[in-house]
Amino acid sequence: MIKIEIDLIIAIKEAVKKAFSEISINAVEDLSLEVPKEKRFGDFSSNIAMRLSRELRKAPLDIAAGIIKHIEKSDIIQDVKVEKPGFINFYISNKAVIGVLEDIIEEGVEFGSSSLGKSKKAQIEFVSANPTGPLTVAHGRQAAIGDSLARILKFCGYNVIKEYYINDEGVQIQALGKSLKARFMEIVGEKSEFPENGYKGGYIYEIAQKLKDSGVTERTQTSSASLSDDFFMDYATKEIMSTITKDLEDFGVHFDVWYSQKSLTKSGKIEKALEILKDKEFLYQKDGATWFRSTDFGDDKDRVVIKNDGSYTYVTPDIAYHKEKFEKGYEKIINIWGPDHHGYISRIKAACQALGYDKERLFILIAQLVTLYREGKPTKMSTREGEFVTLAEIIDEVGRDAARFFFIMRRTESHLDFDLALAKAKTLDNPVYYIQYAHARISSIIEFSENTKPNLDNLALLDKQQEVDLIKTLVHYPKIIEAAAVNLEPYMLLAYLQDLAGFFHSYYNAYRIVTDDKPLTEARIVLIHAVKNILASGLNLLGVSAPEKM
RNA sequence: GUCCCUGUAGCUCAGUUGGAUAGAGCAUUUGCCUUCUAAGCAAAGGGUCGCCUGUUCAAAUCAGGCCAGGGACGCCA
Repeated sequence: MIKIEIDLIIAIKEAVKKAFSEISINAVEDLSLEVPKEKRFGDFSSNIAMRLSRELRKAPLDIAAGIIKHIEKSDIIQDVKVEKPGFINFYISNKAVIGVLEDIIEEGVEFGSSSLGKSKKAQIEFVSANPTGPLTVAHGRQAAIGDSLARILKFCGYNVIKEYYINDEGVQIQALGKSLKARFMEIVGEKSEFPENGYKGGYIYEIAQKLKDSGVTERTQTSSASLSDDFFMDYATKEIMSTITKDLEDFGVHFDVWYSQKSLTKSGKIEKALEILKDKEFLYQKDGATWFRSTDFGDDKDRVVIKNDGSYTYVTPDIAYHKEKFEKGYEKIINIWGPDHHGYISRIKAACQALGYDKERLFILIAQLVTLYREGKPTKMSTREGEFVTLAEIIDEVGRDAARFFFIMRRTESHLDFDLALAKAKTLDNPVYYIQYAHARISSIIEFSENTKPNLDNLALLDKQQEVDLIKTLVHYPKIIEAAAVNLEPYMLLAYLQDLAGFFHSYYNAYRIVTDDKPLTEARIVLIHAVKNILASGLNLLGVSAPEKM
């Protein structure tokens, strides 16, 4: 929140106290302002009069009138008015607005950052794709959203850890190992049978070929058939993880922690977690299996944690994993999952509650499906048969910037239509180019005007309507960042940047920045510097580059 | 069958703890380059916010019930 807004809230609170001393403090405690959609309703608006209407048993308009009697015009407040149902609308002075412009220049790319998170620890776990194949488009979306969210939270003062959970054991990994073995035998010309639940993707052949080229059989002087299943499993996992890591690097996504499920199993933490559940009597035996009483916490049915063959189900290690997350003291524990894990949310939340943790600290975001459109037609995808579009292919085809931008473009829980042709287009239709172009255009003007230095003394000259509008848009940047952080929705920032770029392009067409009028030029250069700062700052938070030239 | 998500302009989507005459981009139509990047700008048309009932000063937003689309419902992961 910027200083102007804080000042206004204080002014309102005091005015309310003076006007209606009888009301409870709570009624005005969590007061916040909104930005009216329409300019004529001012720059900030409060609905406090309507909200107090019931308690005071008075008409909102009368309450509003009573409040504004105690709000004085100042350097900041140019005007304050009461509107129809009972809104109190504030009109900010140009002087105050220009003050923010000075802040933006002074703070540079730090403008908009805050201490909202109070240096508390936040963990965000995302992608966490099983190492059984390359990253797909769906993972790409999770990667883009997760990484951007991490950047935004960090900008808001959180101490953020990005984590990738590697599912490196279990039935799927065994199937992977067997698939590789079969392909390897095939290549070296020995008899083999492809497993029923195997991975048919062509990438298995590539790994098999690589294994053959490494001369493994010659080196160890063993026959192919004597190589163990575990050997193939480890080799395949390692190879695929290195591909995944590389794809993520190419996408500009770095993880702080790679957490291996195998290590979790070895640590004994799973047994520990089960023991606690058992002690709290949330476990019971039925049909030779051990069940977790998740229905006690709102789940549809109880869940098996130990199968009758003694092995764990998928959820069991995950319970221990989440227990550890809570133990590490994260203020926010954020998971980004695919839609196939939807039914899984209540299960894991139940487990966290059963262990005695506050489920409000656990945020599970479901990144909805991505449908790729090529030439206006959706592309078919089937992971099972190895027919899918990989993240690497998307990056290759449309570039990192466009890919990241498009993945973030919609609300996380909305289905996303990804139009490949549009993302690739270097035209006005493409929103990522639209924003980057504004940045490049400003850079170009600044270069053109290199003789003119920005000068903060003449900012009062920025009195054209479009200039004031543009600055006011800049003023709201910190509020947008905060909203994106609180709602865990990076797309909110993206939408703002589109607006800002639009205001700039419009301004650019209406007025010349560089003219013979030196003081005016100096002031306008300051303005475009500020716009450039925020475009660069916002794009960076999305993980998209802000080019100087296009 | 149970649960979850979605339903807003021709298309893709916004709509901030409920707020003022429901917005943007694309598409369509019409204008703007001797001047800082036309990869741009200006203007116009386009709506039963899926349907019904309720809650209140106020409902696209909240509650309940329908309708339609998608997804999840394993001792798989």
